[in-house]
Amino acid sequence: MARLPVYLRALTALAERGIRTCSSEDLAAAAGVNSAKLRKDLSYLGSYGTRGVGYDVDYLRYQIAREIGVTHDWPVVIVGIGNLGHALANYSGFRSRGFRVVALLDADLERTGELVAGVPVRPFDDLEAIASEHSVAIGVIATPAAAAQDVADRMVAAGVTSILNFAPAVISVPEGVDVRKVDLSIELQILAYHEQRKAHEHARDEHPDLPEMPAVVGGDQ
Amino acid sequence: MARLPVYLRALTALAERGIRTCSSEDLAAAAGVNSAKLRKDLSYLGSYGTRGVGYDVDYLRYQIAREIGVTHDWPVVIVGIGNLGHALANYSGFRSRGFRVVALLDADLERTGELVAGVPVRPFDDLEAIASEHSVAIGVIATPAAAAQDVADRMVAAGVTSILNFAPAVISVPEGVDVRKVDLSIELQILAYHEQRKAHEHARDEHPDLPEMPAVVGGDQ
DNA sequence: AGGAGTTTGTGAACGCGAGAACAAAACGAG
DNA sequence: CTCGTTTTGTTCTCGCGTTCACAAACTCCT
Ligand SMILES: NC(=O)c1ccc[n+]([C@@H]2O[C@H](COP(=O)([O-])OP(=O)(O)OC[C@H]3O[C@@H](n4cnc5c(N)ncnc54)[C@H](O)[C@@H]3O)[C@@H](O)[C@H]2O)c1
Ligand SMILES: NC(=O)c1ccc[n+]([C@@H]2O[C@H](COP(=O)([O-])OP(=O)(O)OC[C@H]3O[C@@H](n4cnc5c(N)ncnc54)[C@H](O)[C@@H]3O)[C@@H](O)[C@H]2O)c1
Repeated sequence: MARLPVYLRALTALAERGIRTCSSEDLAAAAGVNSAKLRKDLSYLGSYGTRGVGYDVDYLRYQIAREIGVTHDWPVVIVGIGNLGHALANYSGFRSRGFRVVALLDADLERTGELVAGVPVRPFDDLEAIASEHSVAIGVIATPAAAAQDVADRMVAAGVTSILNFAPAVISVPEGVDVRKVDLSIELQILAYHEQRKAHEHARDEHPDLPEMPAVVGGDQ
Repeated sequence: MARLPVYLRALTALAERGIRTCSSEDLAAAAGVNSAKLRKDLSYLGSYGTRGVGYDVDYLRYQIAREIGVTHDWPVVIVGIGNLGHALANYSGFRSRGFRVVALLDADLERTGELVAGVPVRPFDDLEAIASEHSVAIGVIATPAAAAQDVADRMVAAGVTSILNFAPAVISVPEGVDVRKVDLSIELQILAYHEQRKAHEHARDEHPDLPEMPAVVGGDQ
């Protein structure tokens, strides 16, 4: 389930506030979901709650971490150390949430040797050696879109079976390899869409006799 | 629909390859979705296709852009010019997809005046003046989690009605304000989850008599 | 010990989106 | 003009995820 990490973060926040036990209502509020949904999600992992009492925060935290698989660190490689790659390499949140950046790779040899957050940038061709040495299963693509498919192919060939792709390109991979795509432009465009609909709503509130969909400008051609 | 930006990007890619017209099958393949779903999504916008022929790429591109609301540029402010804020400010993809960064804000006055991608960093307290001057409706939060709620409150007070939040914190906003959250750690954790399940699958393939869920270590307490 | 009050775990209804299948429409050939 | 081909727009069904509602179970107080 994609919601488990959200629960884990909410539990960590509760633990940091010294809270030792919590009800499904509390946790659901902290995670921003319905309490019935949360209970059903948790019951899928097993019966870790106590009726009439609630959940033990630390115990549940460990169980969810175990289910997700972040009780030990996962080695990660980042490919493409440009603007975004630098930010990712400097991000401390990965380390504290179960991930360890074992290598930074870039095709631009001028970047080789540069230290980012204490990790040296290495040539992209070192990928295979690094991946097999550290048993890397997770790779991050932060290269331009044009290079994304090539990088993904090389990663898969080197034994990577999970890819986080920041490039705005659809990449295809063999069966058994997971890809997740993060596309910041699309997030903004979705906001713009809702923003525009708010503006329309507003216009119609003030001029209720306007049609909902105005005539298309720039018609057929 | 959250898929419209994906279609728009696929159409742009087709247009750049000189393709003037395409069928729903073609476009669906480029966008990585089912063709029936794509046709249903497009029919929700109106009847912009021609039976027996397909869709005119440029015409459909304009219609989708109009529906999303990116036929004109949206002004955007970015708050928190640290690692991530720098990367976002330098990202050219925003500009080319309908967004214009009108201001970079940071509470750290030592950053004031620094130029990032030609835009100067300004004090966070300039938010209200900038927002009203440029009619900013969209704000990006790239501050630490502890500051996210405060920044969001100030943004809302300044008239921002859509927020893209990169901080790992649940922020609450009044009715009518949209928030989208991008959480990179959660993306990685979801990959780790699948990765772990692959490892389990594999272990069970080799030792089919192991139970599916091993006994819980660290039992009750 | 027993009852009152809480809170979990789950069975059942509901709603919604996805996909298959088909009818309507446009185009071209003869 | 008519028929066959292609492709859209739409209807229908199926399955899944969400949510409600309630019984089981645990604690605490008397
Ligand atoms: N910067 C952002 O905030 C941002 C936001 C959203 C999406 N993106 C996407 O992330 C990707 C990277 O963005 P960026 O701003 O860091 O770009 P960038 O140009 O600053 O960095 C790209 C890096 O990738 C390296 N590279 C190029 N081809 C390579 C290859 N074949 N193998 C290995 N490395 C290679 C380049 O040498 C460069 O260092 C782009 O696809 C961009 O669209 C960036
Ligand atoms: N760096 C990454 O790749 C990355 C990845 C995922 C998530 N994030 C999240 O994005 C956020 C920023 O990350 P970062 O690495 O850029 O951190 P950072 O510490 O480098 O930058 C944070 C910036 O915010 C400014 N700031 C702090 N409080 C502020 C306030 N009240 N108002 C305005 N500005 C304020 C600071 O001066 C600093 O410049 C964090 O919440 C982090 O968890 C970062």
